[in-house]
Amino acid sequence: MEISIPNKHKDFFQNVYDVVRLIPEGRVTSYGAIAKYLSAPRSSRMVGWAMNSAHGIPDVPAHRVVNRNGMLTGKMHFSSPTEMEDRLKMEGIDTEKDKIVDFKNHYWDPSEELSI
DNA sequence: CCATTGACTTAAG
DNA sequence: CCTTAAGCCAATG
Repeated sequence: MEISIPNKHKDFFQNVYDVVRLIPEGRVTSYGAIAKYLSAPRSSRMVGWAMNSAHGIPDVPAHRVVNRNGMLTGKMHFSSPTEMEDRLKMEGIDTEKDKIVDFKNHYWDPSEELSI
């Protein structure tokens, strides 16, 4: 009989979700960092695509994922246009014009913190 | 199969 | 600091 072949991209998506769940409170990371941690440094867009499918996935702090510039590019995809910055504010992260203040100080790199 | 799009990134002006 | 252009990979039409 045939064995159910799991979709590769599904694993990738789950892997992204897993990494996002590991982001500590009050910390943020970038799509590229996650992609790099997944051995796909050129697939930063795929991370964003995975997050787009993350709707309905519990325990996935998507608000802690921003672009390389510390800009809240994904804020528009939240339930409310201010939900992302509001959540970050709640965790002690300030934002200025959709950009995280002192971004590098809050930056969290999975490849570094998780020791690969 | 080809064209377009996207929660990205880097480089150049 | 902001805008454009190009590169990049997968999903979608």
